[in-house]
Amino acid sequence: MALNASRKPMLDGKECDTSGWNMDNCPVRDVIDRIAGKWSTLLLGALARQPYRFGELRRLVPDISQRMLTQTLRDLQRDGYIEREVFPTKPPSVEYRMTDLGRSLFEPLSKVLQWAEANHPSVKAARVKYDESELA
Amino acid sequence: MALNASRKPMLDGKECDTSGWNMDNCPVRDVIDRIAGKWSTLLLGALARQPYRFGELRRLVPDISQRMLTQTLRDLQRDGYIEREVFPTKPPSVEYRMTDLGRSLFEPLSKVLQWAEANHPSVKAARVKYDESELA
DNA sequence: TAGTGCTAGTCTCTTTTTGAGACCAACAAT
DNA sequence: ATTGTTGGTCTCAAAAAGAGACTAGCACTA
Repeated sequence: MALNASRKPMLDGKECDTSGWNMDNCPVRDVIDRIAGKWSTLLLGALARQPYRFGELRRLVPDISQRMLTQTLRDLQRDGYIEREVFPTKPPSVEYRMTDLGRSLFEPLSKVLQWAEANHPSVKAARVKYDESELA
Repeated sequence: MALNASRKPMLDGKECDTSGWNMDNCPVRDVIDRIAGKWSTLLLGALARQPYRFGELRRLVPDISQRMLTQTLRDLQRDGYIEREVFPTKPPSVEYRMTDLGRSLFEPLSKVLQWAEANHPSVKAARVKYDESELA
Protein backbone atom coordinates (compact mmCIF):
# COMPACT_ATOMS: atom_id res chain seq x y z
CA MET A 1 0.00 0.00 0.00
CA ALA A 2 1.40 3.34 -0.99
CA LEU A 3 1.78 6.37 1.22
CA ASN A 4 -1.18 8.65 0.75
CA ALA A 5 0.53 11.54 -0.97
CA SER A 6 -2.43 13.83 -1.60
CA ARG A 7 -3.27 14.45 2.01
CA LYS A 8 -6.01 17.02 2.22
CA PRO A 9 -7.49 18.16 5.53
CA MET A 10 -10.53 15.99 4.75
CA LEU A 11 -13.06 18.00 6.67
CA ASP A 12 -15.87 15.59 5.97
CA GLY A 13 -18.80 17.72 6.93
CA LYS A 14 -18.87 16.63 10.57
CA GLU A 15 -17.56 19.71 12.28
CA CYS A 16 -18.35 18.54 15.79
CA ASP A 17 -16.47 15.27 15.47
CA THR A 18 -12.70 15.21 15.86
CA SER A 19 -12.20 17.93 13.27
CA GLY A 20 -11.75 20.92 15.53
CA TRP A 21 -9.07 19.44 17.75
CA ASN A 22 -5.99 21.15 16.49
CA MET A 23 -5.35 23.57 19.32
CA ASP A 24 -6.19 24.31 22.90
CA ASN A 25 -9.42 26.15 22.20
CA CYS A 26 -10.86 22.66 22.24
CA PRO A 27 -13.47 22.19 24.96
CA VAL A 28 -13.19 18.42 24.79
CA ARG A 29 -9.66 18.40 26.14
CA ASP A 30 -10.68 20.69 28.95
CA VAL A 31 -13.21 18.14 30.16
CA ILE A 32 -11.40 14.93 29.26
CA ASP A 33 -8.10 15.88 30.87
CA ARG A 34 -9.82 15.79 34.24
CA ILE A 35 -11.66 12.51 34.00
CA ALA A 36 -8.61 10.94 32.33
CA GLY A 37 -6.68 10.89 35.59
CA LYS A 38 -5.42 7.63 36.99
CA TRP A 39 -7.98 7.55 39.81
CA SER A 40 -10.93 9.52 38.42
CA THR A 41 -12.76 6.74 36.62
CA LEU A 42 -12.14 4.42 39.53
CA LEU A 43 -13.74 6.76 42.04
CA LEU A 44 -16.53 7.65 39.65
CA GLY A 45 -17.23 3.96 39.23
CA ALA A 46 -17.42 3.46 42.96
CA LEU A 47 -19.63 6.47 43.61
CA ALA A 48 -21.88 5.52 40.72
CA ARG A 49 -22.96 2.55 42.79
CA GLN A 50 -23.59 4.34 46.05
CA PRO A 51 -22.33 7.20 48.24
CA TYR A 52 -19.17 6.57 50.18
CA ARG A 53 -17.24 8.23 52.95
CA PHE A 54 -13.60 9.24 52.70
CA GLY A 55 -12.27 6.31 54.66
CA GLU A 56 -14.49 3.88 52.85
CA LEU A 57 -13.12 5.02 49.51
CA ARG A 58 -9.60 4.74 50.85
CA ARG A 59 -10.26 1.15 51.90
CA LEU A 60 -12.03 0.44 48.62
CA VAL A 61 -9.03 1.59 46.60
CA PRO A 62 -6.16 0.43 48.78
CA ASP A 63 -3.33 1.64 46.56
CA ILE A 64 -4.38 5.28 46.43
CA SER A 65 -2.61 7.68 48.74
CA GLN A 66 -4.68 9.94 50.97
CA ARG A 67 -3.13 12.85 49.15
CA MET A 68 -4.36 11.75 45.72
CA LEU A 69 -7.72 10.67 47.11
CA THR A 70 -8.28 14.14 48.55
CA GLN A 71 -7.09 15.82 45.38
CA THR A 72 -9.04 13.67 42.95
CA LEU A 73 -12.24 14.00 44.97
CA ARG A 74 -11.78 17.76 45.03
CA ASP A 75 -11.24 17.88 41.27
CA LEU A 76 -14.31 15.75 40.63
CA GLN A 77 -16.30 17.96 42.95
CA ARG A 78 -15.04 21.13 41.28
CA ASP A 79 -16.13 19.87 37.88
CA GLY A 80 -19.55 19.10 39.32
CA TYR A 81 -19.51 15.31 39.12
CA ILE A 82 -19.72 14.62 42.84
CA GLU A 83 -20.98 16.33 45.98
CA ARG A 84 -19.37 16.53 49.39
CA GLU A 85 -21.41 16.65 52.57
CA VAL A 86 -20.03 17.00 56.08
CA PHE A 87 -21.93 15.42 58.97
CA PRO A 88 -21.39 16.88 62.45
CA THR A 89 -20.82 13.53 64.10
CA LYS A 90 -18.40 13.07 66.96
CA PRO A 91 -15.38 12.82 64.65
CA PRO A 92 -16.87 14.70 61.71
CA SER A 93 -17.63 12.37 58.84
CA VAL A 94 -17.79 13.31 55.19
CA GLU A 95 -19.89 11.68 52.53
CA TYR A 96 -19.29 11.86 48.80
CA ARG A 97 -22.08 11.20 46.35
CA MET A 98 -22.61 11.55 42.65
CA THR A 99 -24.52 14.44 41.12
CA ASP A 100 -26.89 14.30 38.18
CA LEU A 101 -24.10 15.62 35.97
CA GLY A 102 -21.84 12.85 37.21
CA ARG A 103 -24.44 10.22 36.50
CA SER A 104 -24.97 11.68 33.05
CA LEU A 105 -21.24 11.41 32.40
CA PHE A 106 -21.00 7.92 33.80
CA GLU A 107 -23.54 6.65 31.32
CA PRO A 108 -21.25 6.78 28.28
CA LEU A 109 -18.20 6.28 30.47
CA SER A 110 -19.47 2.97 31.77
CA LYS A 111 -19.66 1.76 28.18
CA VAL A 112 -15.93 2.29 27.85
CA LEU A 113 -15.42 0.46 31.12
CA GLN A 114 -17.49 -2.42 29.87
CA TRP A 115 -15.46 -2.46 26.68
CA ALA A 116 -12.28 -2.58 28.72
CA GLU A 117 -13.51 -5.54 30.69
CA ALA A 118 -14.73 -7.39 27.61
CA ASN A 119 -11.61 -6.76 25.52
CA HIS A 120 -9.00 -7.17 28.20
CA PRO A 121 -7.84 -10.49 26.71
CA SER A 122 -7.31 -8.91 23.29
CA VAL A 123 -5.26 -6.13 24.78
CA LYS A 124 -3.15 -8.52 26.81
CA ALA A 125 -2.57 -10.64 23.72
CA ALA A 126 -1.52 -7.55 21.75
CA ARG A 127 1.00 -6.70 24.45
CA VAL A 128 2.53 -10.15 24.41
CA LYS A 129 2.80 -10.03 20.65
CA TYR A 130 4.41 -6.59 20.73
CA ASP A 131 6.87 -7.51 23.43
CA GLU A 132 7.91 -10.64 21.58
CA SER A 133 8.55 -8.74 18.35
CA GLU A 134 10.52 -6.13 20.28
CA LEU A 135 13.05 -8.36 21.98
CA ALA A 136 13.98 -9.88 18.62
CA MET B 1 -30.60 13.64 55.13
CA ALA B 2 -29.02 11.28 57.57
CA LEU B 3 -25.82 9.38 57.13
CA ASN B 4 -26.57 5.94 55.80
CA ALA B 5 -25.68 3.92 58.86
CA SER B 6 -26.53 0.41 57.67
CA ARG B 7 -23.96 0.28 54.91
CA LYS B 8 -23.92 -3.15 53.43
CA PRO B 9 -21.74 -4.12 50.49
CA MET B 10 -24.84 -3.93 48.29
CA LEU B 11 -23.70 -6.45 45.72
CA ASP B 12 -26.77 -6.05 43.59
CA GLY B 13 -26.45 -9.06 41.39
CA LYS B 14 -24.43 -7.36 38.67
CA GLU B 15 -21.04 -8.91 39.19
CA CYS B 16 -19.51 -7.45 36.06
CA ASP B 17 -20.40 -3.89 36.88
CA THR B 18 -18.26 -1.91 39.29
CA SER B 19 -18.51 -4.53 42.00
CA GLY B 20 -15.20 -6.30 41.57
CA TRP B 21 -13.03 -3.20 41.62
CA ASN B 22 -11.57 -3.39 45.05
CA MET B 23 -8.02 -4.39 44.26
CA ASP B 24 -5.51 -4.63 41.47
CA ASN B 25 -6.72 -7.95 40.10
CA CYS B 26 -9.11 -5.73 38.19
CA PRO B 27 -8.68 -6.00 34.42
CA VAL B 28 -10.53 -2.75 33.83
CA ARG B 29 -7.80 -0.69 35.44
CA ASP B 30 -5.17 -2.44 33.38
CA VAL B 31 -6.85 -1.27 30.19
CA ILE B 32 -8.16 2.09 31.33
CA ASP B 33 -4.90 3.30 32.81
CA ARG B 34 -3.39 3.32 29.34
CA ILE B 35 -6.12 5.09 27.42
CA ALA B 36 -6.56 7.52 30.30
CA GLY B 37 -3.30 9.26 29.51
CA LYS B 38 -3.27 12.95 28.72
CA TRP B 39 -2.59 12.42 25.00
CA SER B 40 -4.09 8.99 24.31
CA THR B 41 -7.65 10.02 23.55
CA LEU B 42 -6.41 12.95 21.51
CA LEU B 43 -4.27 10.76 19.25
CA LEU B 44 -6.94 8.09 19.07
CA GLY B 45 -9.40 10.74 18.01
CA ALA B 46 -7.08 11.94 15.27
CA LEU B 47 -6.24 8.48 13.97
CA ALA B 48 -9.90 7.49 14.09
CA ARG B 49 -10.42 9.93 11.25
CA GLN B 50 -7.53 8.88 9.04
CA PRO B 51 -3.94 7.61 9.16
CA TYR B 52 -1.28 10.15 9.97
CA ARG B 53 2.48 10.35 9.90
CA PHE B 54 4.62 11.25 12.87
CA GLY B 55 5.25 14.82 11.84
CA GLU B 56 1.65 15.34 10.89
CA LEU B 57 0.51 14.29 14.35
CA ARG B 58 3.08 16.58 15.89
CA ARG B 59 1.74 19.50 13.88
CA LEU B 60 -1.83 18.44 14.64
CA VAL B 61 -1.20 18.48 18.38
CA PRO B 62 1.22 21.38 18.71
CA ASP B 63 1.67 21.24 22.46
CA ILE B 64 2.83 17.64 22.66
CA SER B 65 6.55 17.04 22.93
CA GLN B 66 8.20 14.65 20.52
CA ARG B 67 9.13 12.56 23.51
CA MET B 68 5.54 12.06 24.64
CA LEU B 69 4.31 11.64 21.09
CA THR B 70 6.74 8.79 20.53
CA GLN B 71 5.93 7.22 23.87
CA THR B 72 2.16 7.51 23.62
CA LEU B 73 2.14 6.11 20.08
CA ARG B 74 4.26 3.21 21.25
CA ASP B 75 1.92 2.50 24.16
CA LEU B 76 -1.13 2.62 21.91
CA GLN B 77 0.62 0.33 19.48
CA ARG B 78 1.61 -2.08 22.22
CA ASP B 79 -1.98 -2.37 23.41
CA GLY B 80 -3.04 -3.08 19.84
CA TYR B 81 -5.03 0.07 19.12
CA ILE B 82 -2.83 1.42 16.34
CA GLU B 83 -0.38 0.08 13.77
CA ARG B 84 2.94 1.51 12.68
CA GLU B 85 4.23 1.14 9.16
CA VAL B 86 7.59 2.35 7.90
CA PHE B 87 7.90 3.39 4.25
CA PRO B 88 11.37 3.21 2.65
CA THR B 89 11.18 6.68 1.17
CA LYS B 90 14.25 8.89 0.87
CA PRO B 91 13.98 10.08 4.46
CA PRO B 92 12.07 7.10 5.86
CA SER B 93 8.51 8.04 6.70
CA VAL B 94 6.27 6.31 9.22
CA GLU B 95 2.53 6.07 9.09
CA TYR B 96 0.27 5.33 12.04
CA ARG B 97 -3.19 3.93 11.52
CA MET B 98 -5.94 2.52 13.69
CA THR B 99 -6.56 -1.20 14.01
CA ASP B 100 -9.91 -2.94 14.25
CA LEU B 101 -9.43 -3.19 18.01
CA GLY B 102 -8.78 0.52 18.14
CA ARG B 103 -11.88 1.30 16.15
CA SER B 104 -13.87 -0.99 18.40
CA LEU B 105 -12.61 0.92 21.42
CA PHE B 106 -13.22 4.28 19.84
CA GLU B 107 -16.88 3.54 19.37
CA PRO B 108 -17.82 3.85 23.07
CA LEU B 109 -14.98 6.26 23.66
CA SER B 110 -16.32 8.72 21.13
CA LYS B 111 -19.56 8.81 23.09
CA VAL B 112 -17.68 10.12 26.08
CA LEU B 113 -16.00 12.68 23.85
CA GLN B 114 -19.37 13.78 22.55
CA TRP B 115 -20.61 14.06 26.10
CA ALA B 116 -17.64 16.21 26.97
CA GLU B 117 -18.31 18.55 24.10
CA ALA B 118 -22.02 18.77 24.86
CA ASN B 119 -21.63 19.29 28.60
CA HIS B 120 -18.62 21.55 28.59
CA PRO B 121 -20.73 24.55 29.63
CA SER B 122 -22.12 22.70 32.64
CA VAL B 123 -18.65 21.73 33.75
CA LYS B 124 -17.33 25.25 33.34
CA ALA B 125 -20.28 26.57 35.32
CA ALA B 126 -19.63 24.05 38.10
CA ARG B 127 -16.03 25.21 38.28
CA VAL B 128 -16.98 28.85 38.59
CA LYS B 129 -19.47 28.01 41.33
CA TYR B 130 -16.91 25.93 43.22
CA ASP B 131 -14.20 28.55 42.96
CA GLU B 132 -16.54 31.26 44.19
CA SER B 133 -17.56 29.23 47.23
CA GLU B 134 -13.92 28.47 47.98
CA LEU B 135 -12.54 31.99 48.12
CA ALA B 136 -15.22 32.91 50.65
C1' DT C 1 30.25 22.05 -3.28
C1' DA C 2 28.85 23.90 0.87
C1' DG C 3 24.80 25.02 3.20
C1' DT C 4 20.03 24.14 4.51
C1' DG C 5 16.11 21.40 5.47
C1' DC C 6 13.37 17.25 5.93
C1' DT C 7 12.49 12.62 8.14
C1' DA C 8 11.51 10.23 12.89
C1' DG C 9 13.16 9.86 16.46
C1' DT C 10 16.78 9.71 20.94
C1' DC C 11 19.36 11.86 24.86
C1' DT C 12 19.84 14.91 28.59
C1' DC C 13 18.29 18.30 31.84
C1' DT C 14 14.70 20.72 34.36
C1' DT C 15 10.18 21.12 36.11
C1' DT C 16 5.93 19.14 37.48
C1' DT C 17 3.26 15.39 39.36
C1' DT C 18 2.74 11.62 42.28
C1' DG C 19 3.68 8.48 46.16
C1' DA C 20 5.03 7.40 51.16
C1' DG C 21 4.57 8.48 55.39
C1' DA C 22 4.51 11.52 59.54
C1' DC C 23 1.49 14.56 61.84
C1' DC C 24 -3.02 16.99 63.51
C1' DA C 25 -7.19 17.73 67.02
C1' DA C 26 -11.09 15.97 69.25
C1' DC C 27 -13.60 12.54 70.97
C1' DA C 28 -14.79 7.20 72.15
C1' DA C 29 -13.69 3.03 73.94
C1' DT C 30 -10.57 0.09 76.61
C1' DA D 1 -3.57 6.42 80.24
C1' DT D 2 -3.26 4.55 76.00
C1' DT D 3 -5.19 3.40 71.72
C1' DG D 4 -8.15 4.00 67.73
C1' DT D 5 -11.02 6.65 64.52
C1' DT D 6 -12.43 10.70 61.86
C1' DG D 7 -10.71 13.46 57.34
C1' DG D 8 -7.57 15.47 56.13
C1' DT D 9 -2.55 18.49 55.59
C1' DC D 10 2.57 18.76 55.32
C1' DT D 11 7.05 17.39 53.92
C1' DC D 12 10.25 14.89 51.36
C1' DA D 13 11.58 11.44 47.86
C1' DA D 14 10.57 9.20 43.49
C1' DA D 15 8.53 9.05 39.13
C1' DA D 16 6.73 11.21 35.09
C1' DA D 17 6.48 14.82 31.81
C1' DG D 18 8.21 19.00 29.22
C1' DA D 19 12.02 21.64 26.67
C1' DG D 20 15.42 21.56 23.73
C1' DA D 21 19.82 19.92 21.65
C1' DC D 22 21.44 16.30 18.75
C1' DT D 23 21.62 12.38 15.16
C1' DA D 24 21.97 10.27 10.08
C1' DG D 25 21.04 10.11 5.39
C1' DC D 26 19.32 12.10 1.53
C1' DA D 27 17.27 16.22 -1.42
C1' DC D 28 17.33 20.66 -2.85
C1' DT D 29 19.57 25.04 -3.46
C1' DA D 30 23.10 28.58 -4.17
